Amino acid sequence: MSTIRERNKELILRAASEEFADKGFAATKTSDIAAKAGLPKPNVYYYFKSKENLYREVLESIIVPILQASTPFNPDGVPSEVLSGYIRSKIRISRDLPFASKVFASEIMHGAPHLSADLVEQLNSQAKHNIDCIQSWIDRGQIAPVDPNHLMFSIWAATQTYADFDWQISAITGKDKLDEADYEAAAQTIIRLVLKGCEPD
Amino acid sequence: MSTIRERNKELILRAASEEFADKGFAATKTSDIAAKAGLPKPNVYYYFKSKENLYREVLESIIVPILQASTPFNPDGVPSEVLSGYIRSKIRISRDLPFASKVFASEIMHGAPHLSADLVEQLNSQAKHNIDCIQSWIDRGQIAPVDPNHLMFSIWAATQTYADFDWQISAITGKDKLDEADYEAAAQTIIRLVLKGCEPD
DNA sequence: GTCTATATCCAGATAGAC
DNA sequence: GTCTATCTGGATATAGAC
Repeated sequence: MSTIRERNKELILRAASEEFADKGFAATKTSDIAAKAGLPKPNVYYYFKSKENLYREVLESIIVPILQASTPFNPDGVPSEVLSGYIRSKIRISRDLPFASKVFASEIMHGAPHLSADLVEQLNSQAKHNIDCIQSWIDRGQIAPVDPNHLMFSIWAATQTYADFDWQISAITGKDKLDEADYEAAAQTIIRLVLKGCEPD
Repeated sequence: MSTIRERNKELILRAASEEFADKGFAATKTSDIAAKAGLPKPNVYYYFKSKENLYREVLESIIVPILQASTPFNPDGVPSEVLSGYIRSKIRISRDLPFASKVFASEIMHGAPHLSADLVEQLNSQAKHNIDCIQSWIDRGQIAPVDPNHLMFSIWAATQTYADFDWQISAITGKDKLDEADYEAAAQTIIRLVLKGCEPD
């Protein structure tokens, strides 16, 4: 079990996520990935066979965290706790895995051309499950009758944006990089919007 | 004033926005744009000089609508009216100009490599202006002390998502295409979240 | 103004020496 | 396992006939 192998694969994966996040699949050059990893280009092919394969590894690395973030959703959970937990998880993903997160968003935006139909199906059914859960809270009068689909889309978009538009957000807030307190403030703001929006009139 | 020229440019621009929105700049082939426009490829170069030029025309076509959507922001305006107006304008842009809107989001996401520094500056200062406006409402006690930056990002993300993730939203809601009523429901849901979130506790 | 045929370039991928 | 040198395909862009 060569430790060099693991180390190099890791170097390449890290460099690849940054490059793919920055430029997108088509505009990324494997030579740039190799350069950023500090390795010659053929090594990239030696370890990952093709650019496409490498991209898929980056892309799929984010799926498990994304699916796990939805685990709190459960009709018998307390709505305010489930929703805040979900928002915090999604913000944490944007903060801790910004590159893969961005690659994921870009992939979905362009019709998921590199994602297996199976994974797309899992993501969609997870989303539907969450929406059904919100609907059941509405049916039982636990939250106001907001549109559960649009509520879910807003939460998804608001949390995802901290990965996708990070440099833009930094430019507007005048910070070089968002720090812990910024992510906390973001989470609190989104939680406030969602929870107050779900309160009865 | 050849009317053929105008017609062909229009055909190419329309085809280009769809292709660029669908695949992104790098992955789009000018031959596909030409095919979709029903014209031979050299015509694309004849009218637009380069793929990059054509892309910039599509991209810049969305800037004016985006900037205009912010015009209601004004410290002396009524917060609830300004915010709802802005949300409705942004949703309308996502609905009426879905392709250019998506091209714009993808461009910003990847660091605006094709957008002039001047336009980037205009967009940023517009955003800062909006945020300052929200802050002045807070200072005067007209709305609750939410974080104006994060409020603005949430609104931007939630409205933009209807252009960026349209097919995904359709897949989850089970509709082939979002109709007028869906956009109206989206606007109302986002307006509810924002206005209730801005109410004092 | 239009379009066929072609030049040019560049990035993905690999052969083969070490 | 590693990397230099090279092949090859395909996409942008254009020359030049009509």
